[in-house]
Amino acid sequence: MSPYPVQTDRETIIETARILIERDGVEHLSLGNVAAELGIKAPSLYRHIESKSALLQAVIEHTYLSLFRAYDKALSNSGENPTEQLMALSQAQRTFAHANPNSYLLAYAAQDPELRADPNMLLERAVIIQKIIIQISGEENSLPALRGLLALAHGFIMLELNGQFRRGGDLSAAFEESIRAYLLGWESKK
Amino acid sequence: MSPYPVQTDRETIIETARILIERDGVEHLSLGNVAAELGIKAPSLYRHIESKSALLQAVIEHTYLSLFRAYDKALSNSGENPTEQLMALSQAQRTFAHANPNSYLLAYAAQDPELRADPNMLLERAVIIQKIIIQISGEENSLPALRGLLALAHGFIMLELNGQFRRGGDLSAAFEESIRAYLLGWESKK
DNA sequence: CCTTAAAGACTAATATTATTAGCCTTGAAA
DNA sequence: TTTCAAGGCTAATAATATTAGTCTTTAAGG
Repeated sequence: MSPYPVQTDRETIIETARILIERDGVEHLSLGNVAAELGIKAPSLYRHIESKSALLQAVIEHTYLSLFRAYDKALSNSGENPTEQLMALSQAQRTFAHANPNSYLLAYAAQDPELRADPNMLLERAVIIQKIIIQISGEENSLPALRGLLALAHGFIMLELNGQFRRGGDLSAAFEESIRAYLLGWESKK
Repeated sequence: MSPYPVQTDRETIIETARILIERDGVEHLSLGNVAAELGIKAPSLYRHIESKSALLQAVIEHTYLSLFRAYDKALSNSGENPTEQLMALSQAQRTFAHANPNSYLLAYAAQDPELRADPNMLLERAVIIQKIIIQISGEENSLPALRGLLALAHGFIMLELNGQFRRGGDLSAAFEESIRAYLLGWESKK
């Protein structure tokens, strides 16, 4: 299939970019960096990717897929109680973000609209979570309740990663208690 | 004070950058753009600013100060009930973010650590809000409760601005209801 | 009034980086 | 054995941040 002693391929490039982003931050990623890491020159990358922007998109997509895998795993280990299921999902997200902070930031906070993730990919997951939250908020409130839950978890993680919670204290506990309070609030409203 | 027919100054440059960022997004801001808008050449900017990064920092600081002004105003119009005060603050933040989305994203989602806002500036405000939330969560839970509230409001706004809530529905209502549920949750725990 | 010094503009030059153009080599397939 | 395309490479281009050095103007002091 491939003539020549092939030195790289699209998957390897994406993975290399991901590792460099995780190591140095996305603002230090250059195609030159990636190429050097692979032992080739920057222009050669264009045989495999369309642009730097496309490369970042691919890293973002990869990040979402990993996150979704973490979701699935968490959900399958979390019993029947909807609150515990949602806690498990939220904690999986936070754990993932801590393990891959720069990728997480890239995926969720990309300014450039061109870099935003595929909406359908996200929607699919949202629907799964919404089905769980129905049991807490009731059917008619499930969309706003879902949105608030995603907001709370994501916002907490973002503020945390951006170093805006630096007064100490147990952040894991704060995360958990806040989400429990939130879910309890919707439950009491029902 | 200033010799020569002065064509600009630091404040004007910052304000111009802010406007261009708001209009075109931070990823399209170049010093050439800013200079052109002011009728001068890019290198001349360096008589007034230290670097592009410093310029962005200044825009971020300006953004925070505006946001804080909005907070103060909201708070002074919001009566004595702590829940209503916190709703007013959260809504002021969201309104501000909608009016200045690109500045808000820059200020809160800057990847580059060099661009992060002065922690002390943020702390001061956090303390004000914490004093209100004490009345809801109790003293001992007030730090986690504060963090969750900030996370919920900020996360909601971020997801909204990044176009991740596109299934329709009344987002203003969802924002309000989610925060009320959250506060109610902490209150019931007490 | 004259001199001067410094602020603030400019042009020219440099470094980095994304991207394109065009060439060259190799090995898979005819 | 020939060929042809994939996938390297070098060279060139464009955008942009930044630095160096020049020139002009006017405020201020004599």
